[in-house]
Amino acid sequence: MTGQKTLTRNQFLVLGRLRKAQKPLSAYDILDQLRSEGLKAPLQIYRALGALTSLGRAHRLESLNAFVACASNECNCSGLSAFAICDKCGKVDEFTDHVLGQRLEGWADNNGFNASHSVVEMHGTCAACSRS
Amino acid sequence: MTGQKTLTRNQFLVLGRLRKAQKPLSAYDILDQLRSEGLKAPLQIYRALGALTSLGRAHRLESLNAFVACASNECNCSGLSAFAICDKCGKVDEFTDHVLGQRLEGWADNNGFNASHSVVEMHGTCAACSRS
DNA sequence: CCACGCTATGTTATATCATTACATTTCAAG
DNA sequence: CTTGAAATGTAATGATATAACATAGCGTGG
Repeated sequence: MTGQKTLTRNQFLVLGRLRKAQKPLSAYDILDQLRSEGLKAPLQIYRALGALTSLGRAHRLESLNAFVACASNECNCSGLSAFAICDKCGKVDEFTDHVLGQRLEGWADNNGFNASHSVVEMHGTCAACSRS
Repeated sequence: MTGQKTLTRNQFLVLGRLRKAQKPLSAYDILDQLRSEGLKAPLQIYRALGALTSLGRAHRLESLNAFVACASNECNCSGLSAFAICDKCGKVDEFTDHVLGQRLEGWADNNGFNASHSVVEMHGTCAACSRS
């Protein structure tokens, strides 16, 4: 259960920045942070992000065009990840709900749809921001 | 129950193209189709799309950066719309599942999250494409 | 060893998606 | 009328993402 694949240098740098950030980062945010490490081109970031998301170590937030580190550090996050995104402070909570996955699977089964990946992103205001 | 707000010319043209299309269209796809009607700038399309999505007459597919007409023609689609997107042929099925909405609401209630809008998009292969 | 193939990398250019800023028009309420 | 809110037009720019091609590192089997 320890299958932590070794990351390449670029993947390691990118994941490091995602972990450090308290908010989702765009590819260009990451690039700006990594110019000091010698990275120069968007594609270097996008390639690392592609690998990290394939490995389940990072997730893409489709409704933000941005990326976050997987909340479960050793994520082999099989199963569906859902996200609650605060539109005020940018905070993102990742969670899983088995029933959610079942409902999507259920629709797929009933309709002959062969699902490969799902996106579940809830927008709104987080508890802290709601209080203020 | 007939609250069909009158659309402006641009909104009418854009919605017409979305309805006619068998696939989701990007804003620029729509623009290309409407140059013959005198539309020239992306913003004209984005403004119409913004109004149509606010009215619930169209939906934005976040994972495609594209738009579809609402499946329910008189959509006041209260409640959550979910989408099954075929990555082979581009076909999109819109559906609703009350339980899906309940689960998201449930998480929000338990976590003090005040949800305003949710994105549920399933990717995969549709029944027709799976057979071939 | 070393040649081959695979993966990762680097670099430039370009494609695609979306908004800012400001001027103008439309049209219905006063 | 006229005036103010909503819609529209236009140009410029910003933000996100990929294509195409060249190079470098590395493990494996001949």
